[in-house]
Amino acid sequence: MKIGQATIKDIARELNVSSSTVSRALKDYPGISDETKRKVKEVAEKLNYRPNAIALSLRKSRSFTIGVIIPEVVHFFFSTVISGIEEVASSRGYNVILSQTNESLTREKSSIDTMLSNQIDGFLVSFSKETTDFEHFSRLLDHGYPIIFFDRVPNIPHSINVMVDDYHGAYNATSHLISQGYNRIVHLAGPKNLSISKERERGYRDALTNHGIPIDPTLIIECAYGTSDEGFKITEKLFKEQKEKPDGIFANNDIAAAGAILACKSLGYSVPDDVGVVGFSNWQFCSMIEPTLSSVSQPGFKMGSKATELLLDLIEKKLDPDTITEPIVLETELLIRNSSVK
Amino acid sequence: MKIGQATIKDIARELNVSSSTVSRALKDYPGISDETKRKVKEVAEKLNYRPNAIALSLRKSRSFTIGVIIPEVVHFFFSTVISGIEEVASSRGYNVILSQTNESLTREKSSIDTMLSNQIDGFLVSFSKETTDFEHFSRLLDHGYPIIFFDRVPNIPHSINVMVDDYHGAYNATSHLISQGYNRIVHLAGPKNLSISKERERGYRDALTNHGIPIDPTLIIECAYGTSDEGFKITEKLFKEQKEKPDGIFANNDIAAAGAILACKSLGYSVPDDVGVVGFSNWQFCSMIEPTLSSVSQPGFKMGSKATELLLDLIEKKLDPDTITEPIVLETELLIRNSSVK
DNA sequence: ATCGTCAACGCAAACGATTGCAATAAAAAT
DNA sequence: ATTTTTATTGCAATCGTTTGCGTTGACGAT
Repeated sequence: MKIGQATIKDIARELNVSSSTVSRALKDYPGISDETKRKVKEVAEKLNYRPNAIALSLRKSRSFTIGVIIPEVVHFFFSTVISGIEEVASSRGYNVILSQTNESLTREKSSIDTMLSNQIDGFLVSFSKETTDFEHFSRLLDHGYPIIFFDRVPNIPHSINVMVDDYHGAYNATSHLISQGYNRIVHLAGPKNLSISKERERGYRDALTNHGIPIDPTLIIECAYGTSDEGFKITEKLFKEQKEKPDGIFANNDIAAAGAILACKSLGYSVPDDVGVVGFSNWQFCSMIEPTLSSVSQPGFKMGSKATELLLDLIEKKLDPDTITEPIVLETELLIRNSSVK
Repeated sequence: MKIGQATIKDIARELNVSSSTVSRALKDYPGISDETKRKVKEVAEKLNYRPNAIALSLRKSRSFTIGVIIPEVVHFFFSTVISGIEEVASSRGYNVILSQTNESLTREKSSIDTMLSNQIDGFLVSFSKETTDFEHFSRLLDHGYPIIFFDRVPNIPHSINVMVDDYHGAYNATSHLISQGYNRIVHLAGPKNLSISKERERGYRDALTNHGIPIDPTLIIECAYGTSDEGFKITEKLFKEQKEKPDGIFANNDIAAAGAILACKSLGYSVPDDVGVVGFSNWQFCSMIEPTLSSVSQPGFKMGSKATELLLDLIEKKLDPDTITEPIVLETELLIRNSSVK
């Protein structure tokens, strides 16, 4: 049944020594004879001894495990972030325990609770779309509990935030459309309570303004779900209603952008000849669709690895949280493909 | 510093009772007066008491955590499976700890080791492309350690396997192409050491044979990496070399299929008029590319949830492993889109 | 007054590993 | 020969919780 994992006691019994001796021998403490060390290690090998991490955690109040709270796993950007997290964590000897909230605040809170009782060493979180009150986080922060927020970050005291430069990403994307000669540009925006959505919209607005193009509020529409269908329907409706046809679309995300392209085609508009389109996130499919979709690439892997490095430094006290007052901002890159070049 | 998580002892001290009493009161054991129970619960609430899962694990030799070993996270199918796993696990009170092997056998083994020392209650594994020897798994199985394999499953004694019906998925896809009038059909195959690749190829072969079409080995080519680029290059090369042009492509995966479509277009062939294409996995982008890509949909979420249910039943002894001798096979569904309909 | 019964609770060991503080014996110094 | 030093090891507490068993005192019955 039980895989009979050998314990320190088994080794001790086999050699007629105490468990303290075994423990010390295994870690090459001074004050243990070489002879004993040799024998202990030999038996440990023979019994295929593996230290019981649970017992260690209890003793040290450290679990060497970090908790990741993420809205959804089936998502190109988030899964890429996870990949970065996993990479750094495992190379530094930490486990990753994962919980997806499915954008539900209730699950977010309960995940935090169970992780806390599992003595997680720290959190990496990107909160849900439902989360508007951050008390459940600030309570932890106030106690000095290590948390790093990434991508979707809150504006609360002491939080350490890792984010991408959504503003400039959006600004560049919009400017690019303008420079290509599009000037009646739609913005398919994201959920209003996420700061990333706001930043992207701000980038869009500033780009227009700085290029002398007036902002038309009827061209800014919220795509709350960010699905292809939603993008399709909103675009279709918009193009039918507007007297003066738009000729550009800057979407908050690639999926909505893809939906928008389909809508344009179905309405008989050519992309990029009649309408230029740029998305956000650079999903894998961007280079596979027709026309290939220009997009703002977010450094997902980098974000995951950077956030994890910060968290582990925090946990291991190599980093004083108070020294970080500004968010860590990672650069985006505008990848120009066919959808936005006349 | 420490988030001062209250322990049972804190409650005990506050009420001048022993920790045993507190423990029992909290779990409504008989032999504790209602008065005491009330007070204990009150104080527990006040101190925001959360049982220490680590201590519990140590005591019970159970961690209520399952380990997931997966080749990569940034993958539509696998991330969908994870989603299913997470769903069931969390609803049944288990944590999920995740490790991606990046297709490396070494990492696969070391992940298993660290998870073992973390007293994981059981494993959910889809092994790496490098894994050809399964001794590190069978050793665990022999000890009765709960493991469920999914998607990429081994052929070893006592293993419980959850897989999709790759054979029929491939068979149907190929038959569909044939019925559409394509008859010189290429197969972009997967890595040869994975049984899923073999099954898909077998489905392809049988479909041809049963429809009276001879099998041409030069039309079966391994796409070991499954990238879009690889699919593009292999297809380009193939079409240039073959005297008698192929008119159909059944790809082992969608990404390669997408690459193949691009290659066809660049060579001046129309999809679906000149060449019909069907992929595998039904990635999100299938309905966003031009033409929309027909694909065999695998029930990823279902696979994750089913595998997890089995594992937890195994762990909780609601299920005797010996009663399961056949693999659990989940049905696929052929989604016909524009890439394969003339 | 004595005994048994029962409700209500505490003691202490256990899970596996670590670690400060002895303890022991042998070797060295006096 | 006696004391001091040094090398090597063991004891026991600790982390937080559970649980078998023992203890305590009140109460009714005799």
